[in-house]
Amino acid sequence: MASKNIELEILHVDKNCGARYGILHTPHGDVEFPMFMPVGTQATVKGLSPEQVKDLGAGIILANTYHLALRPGADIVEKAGGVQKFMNYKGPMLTDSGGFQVFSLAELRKIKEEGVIFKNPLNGDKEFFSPEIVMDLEAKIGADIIMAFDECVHYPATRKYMKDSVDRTLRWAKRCKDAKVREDQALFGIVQGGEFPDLRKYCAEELIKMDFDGYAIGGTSIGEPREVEYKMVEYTAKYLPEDKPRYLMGVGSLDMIFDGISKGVDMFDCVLPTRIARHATLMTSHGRININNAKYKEDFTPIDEECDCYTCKNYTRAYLHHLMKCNEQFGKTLCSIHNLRFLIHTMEQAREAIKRDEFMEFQKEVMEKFGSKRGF
RNA sequence: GCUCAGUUAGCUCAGCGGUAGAGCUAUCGGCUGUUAACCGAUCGGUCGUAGGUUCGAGCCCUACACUGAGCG
Repeated sequence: MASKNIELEILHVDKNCGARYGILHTPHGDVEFPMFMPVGTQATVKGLSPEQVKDLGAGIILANTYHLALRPGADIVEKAGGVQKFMNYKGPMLTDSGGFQVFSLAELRKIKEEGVIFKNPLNGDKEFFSPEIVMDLEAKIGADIIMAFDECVHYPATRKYMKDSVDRTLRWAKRCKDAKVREDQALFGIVQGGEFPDLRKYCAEELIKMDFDGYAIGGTSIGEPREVEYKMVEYTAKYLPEDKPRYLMGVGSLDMIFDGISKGVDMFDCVLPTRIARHATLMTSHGRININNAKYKEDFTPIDEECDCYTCKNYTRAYLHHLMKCNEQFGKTLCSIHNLRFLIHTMEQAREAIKRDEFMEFQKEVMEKFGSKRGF
């Protein structure tokens, strides 16, 4: 069943690369792309109120089907009126299907043709996730965009394993498509295939035949070398239809986001900014810093002079150093606010650059200032 | 004053015959569709002092000094 309530409106494509700017219309509001989507796995972006997340300029945020199904249960979220109402987020949401947990909880699951049996890490119970079950769960949770149930494959994988997995993911994708019930939700298919160009192409083409509402690039940022990661995106992005949203899953490092944008990717999500923030690493326009380092003890300047976030406008590095050293929750909150705003603000600037056909110059400028050693 | 117990890394403590360990702290690093307020590395001690027994002593003995508890 195709979605009637999501629409991709492309307003401009950069003349010098594949970067595109536009508006994605969803049942819970319009959002501009390219966009970065903060992750709130358990129906909360850790440490932040929904209002704080909104104030950062966030559009779509994520929640996770697997984790919400285990606790509190999809029925509870449904009774609450859907995840947006449940967590009081006044904006569009997207749920990941649990496909990433097939990867991250590898030691607690068994993959079968029918679906995946997980051992519940909370109580040891066996939990079965099939495409049909996941579609039911995602319908109950009620996000605007729902992801197909896939297998995020470990890197490195043999060609044979990857081919078999891609075929299974494709069969699961078809089953998801057939089992989808709500018209007001958009269903995205996920391209797998690892580092194998022909498998990426094959997976993309087969998914496109099924006609999804959007397409995601999966299986990246799971420990592979950077060069491999760039290639995975390259091998996939070029086959995705221009009139549908393109989503690079799990990517939050600046260099990878920029690379994705230049290849026409519209959406990115990642736990990185919030996770490293809780662990004291901050993104700045001049590279990453660890606010726990002793050198910040008496540094009474903001994290980043160029940042317009609440944290930078009101607090010093010395204060954040103190809070993080004391393991105070407020420190984690302030650091999370900064990192998320850093990425979201960068995306705002990227959109402006695309409109001017200057995305490539913008990317070069930001990365040079950031430092060549890494993009997080 | 007497009787016990104790004195080992900055802190809290293991180790009770074969030349020292942990956790925390400190100093750093890593986290990418969140099992992550997590994980890892490094720094750090002539084991209260002085003698003695022993091939060999944080570990046993003696004295002293501190600390704590109890009794006078």
